[in-house]
Amino acid sequence: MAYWLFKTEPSECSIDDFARAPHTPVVWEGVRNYQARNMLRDNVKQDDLVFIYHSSCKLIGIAGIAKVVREAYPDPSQFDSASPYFDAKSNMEKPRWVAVDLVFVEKLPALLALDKLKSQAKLNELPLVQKGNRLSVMPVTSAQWHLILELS
DNA sequence: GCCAACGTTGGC
DNA sequence: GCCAACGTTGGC
Repeated sequence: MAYWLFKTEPSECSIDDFARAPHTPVVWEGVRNYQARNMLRDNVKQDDLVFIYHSSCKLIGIAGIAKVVREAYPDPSQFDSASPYFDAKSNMEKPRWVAVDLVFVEKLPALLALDKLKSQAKLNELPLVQKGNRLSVMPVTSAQWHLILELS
């Protein structure tokens, strides 16, 4: 089993949206970066655990945990011309983008702020805190995962 | 395959 | 809203 960190803008999909319907899978769609897509497609597996990270908002940081309940399948939003994630260059025969489904696991007692993550020398290798990193899906090592849980 | 121009991300 | 750092596009 592996650990991940997925970024989301809470105005789009926040940990509270997960918590409100704790048994309903959330379709994690709209990933439009090839490196992130490759990880979603090839490495994100059933039952993997995921930190839900809030970005581009007032309180930036890790907000909670979700679990993978469905592995990669064609992202429906790429075929929906009404969606902001629509991709005219994709097609049903050869879908370009994938989605996974997640369910709520828990909300952290308090949001673990980006500042605090950056202040931890042991998290230097976490892509999130590295300069210029823009991955919206990134791997978290077991050691990093457990350290972050302790911090929370 | 290079690279300039443009678009996006995301913290501040 | 700014802008640094990347990623993508498309002409050559």
